[in-house]
Amino acid sequence: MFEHEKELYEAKANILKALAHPTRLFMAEKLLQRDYCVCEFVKMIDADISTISKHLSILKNAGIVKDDKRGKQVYYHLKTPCILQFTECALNIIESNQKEQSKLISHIESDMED
Amino acid sequence: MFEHEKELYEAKANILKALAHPTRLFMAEKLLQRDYCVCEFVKMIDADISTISKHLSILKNAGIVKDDKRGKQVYYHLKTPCILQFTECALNIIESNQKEQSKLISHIESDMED
DNA sequence: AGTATATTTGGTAAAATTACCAACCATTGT
DNA sequence: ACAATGGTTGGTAATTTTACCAAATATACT
Repeated sequence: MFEHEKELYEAKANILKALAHPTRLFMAEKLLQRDYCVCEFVKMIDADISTISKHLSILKNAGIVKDDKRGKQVYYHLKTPCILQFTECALNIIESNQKEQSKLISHIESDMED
Repeated sequence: MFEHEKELYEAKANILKALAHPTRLFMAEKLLQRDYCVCEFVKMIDADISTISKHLSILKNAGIVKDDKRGKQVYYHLKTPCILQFTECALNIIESNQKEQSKLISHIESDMED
């Protein structure tokens, strides 16, 4: 792995890392619909305002969202909706994992019968 | 955010988390081409075998790859190539971030002139 | 100016991630 | 049976992430 290659993988991994948190993923997906301000997210998510604000700044630093001050409020906007296209494939993986899980459990159960 | 919703976001975030590391991303992308064994990755990546093995097991636990023992070697196979489709969008984000960066720098430079 | 509302920032403790080494297990070849 | 090769697992230290509280900032309203 060459140096410039490594840097690119780091950059790509950083974008994934920014999205790889339930709260941040939730907010990013919400932003597919429309812009939201911090105070709206506060109503939806059970966490401290400061926590939510920091999560948003992580998304912002990754270049996924941008902020936009409107009066007292700060609205967040999804710059690149395409980054959430992974969802469909992720659901396939989750489903497949659940099937594997239940297969495993039934194997264990049949082993118990002996 | 409801409980079952929360679980789904956690599951999706876990898949992203598994991919959100330069080494794991590199390996996953390599596996788009063909199956690779651990010893092949060891030659490509500057890290301990045990580190590489653990990274692969993280991808495996997330359900992204599966392993397949062939003689002394363990080959890894990409189960769901679609999960790497985010790359194209990620490159757009990276490019856009770089542009913002250079814009910022030129602003700072012109401020220095005053 | 002073208050209320909206948000960010700094500090800090707890938890998770990462990487390496050493030890272990599995398979092949002698 | 023994050595060699390929890989995983356990332990541990360093780093990063996360969440909260408290304090600071910014805007609108009185």
